[in-house]
Amino acid sequence: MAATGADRDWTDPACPVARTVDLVGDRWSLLIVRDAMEGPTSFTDFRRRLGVARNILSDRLRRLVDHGILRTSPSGRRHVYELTEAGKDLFTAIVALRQWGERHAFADGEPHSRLVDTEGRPVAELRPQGQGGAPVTGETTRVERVE
Amino acid sequence: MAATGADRDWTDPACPVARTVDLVGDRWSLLIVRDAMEGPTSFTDFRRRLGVARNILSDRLRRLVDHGILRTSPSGRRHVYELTEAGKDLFTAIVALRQWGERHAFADGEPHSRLVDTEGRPVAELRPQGQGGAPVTGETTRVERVE
DNA sequence: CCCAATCGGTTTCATTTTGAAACCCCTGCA
DNA sequence: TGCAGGGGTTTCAAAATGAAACCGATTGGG
Repeated sequence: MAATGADRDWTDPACPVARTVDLVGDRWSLLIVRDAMEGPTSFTDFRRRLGVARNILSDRLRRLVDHGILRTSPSGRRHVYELTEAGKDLFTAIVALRQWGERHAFADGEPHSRLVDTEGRPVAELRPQGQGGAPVTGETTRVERVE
Repeated sequence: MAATGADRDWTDPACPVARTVDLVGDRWSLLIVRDAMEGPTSFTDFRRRLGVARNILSDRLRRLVDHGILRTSPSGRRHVYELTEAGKDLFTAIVALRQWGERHAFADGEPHSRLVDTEGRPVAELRPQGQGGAPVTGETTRVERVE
């Protein structure tokens, strides 16, 4: 479910990139979602993995729940956060950020974690394509602005 | 060229997602890169399109240049910023964020800008795949941590 | 049953970041 | 020569962040 904009003040209301950045483009939200990809996660698990301050984590979890990206599991006494469908759908964006980081944010030979499938093989590199299947880049595309 | 880490204090040094977020995961950097995708852009063009404060824009442009994502064009009196290869390579990540926004950050029927190829056809949806070509999701992948 | 530990926070307060506005220098040009 | 941009920096107030203390509800052990 999308926020309607009545309660928000978007940086650039017509741009999907800007809206996404408004929703998850801070220091912690995407890392919270990244960790939640591994399964239901408790408050203290997030704390331990991320080292984020309690009040900030509390606030981010609340925001992510409000935006329909996380939900808190009703079952279980030690209640946990898990991704909604919208949250799981951030997988592609996180993979894209991961792949860029692998290519450009590490020195040659510097080790880093990898994303692999159930057989342990690395995930293929994402490649934007046109409807016909031909690769596209920033140079061969344009943003059609809406009036 | 990648930052080596000597001058930085990464949130999660081994995670490419976290490093990418450290580099461009603030309120403005990705939007600056998004705009730069359309071609060389001047300081005041960024200002006009983004409405960002001068000092913040100044700081972000410097950071992006330092990180090898933008360079300032040597030619031209009215000097401009343009993407390096590493900057252009953020295209995929921006497309992924855009597509998530299109799916989840707009109410039904609410208009938004679109990314189209040179023939005006929308770009196809990104879909992570294993090496064999089979689709993968957060549930069918795992992060192989590095020791 | 009572005590202590753990979980999941909130509150408080200092530090950092952000943003608006004023100011500044340089270049082109009328 | 003067003045209108462009491309910033400086200053200062406001907002976000983070560390630490605090707190109530569970839970597990003696």
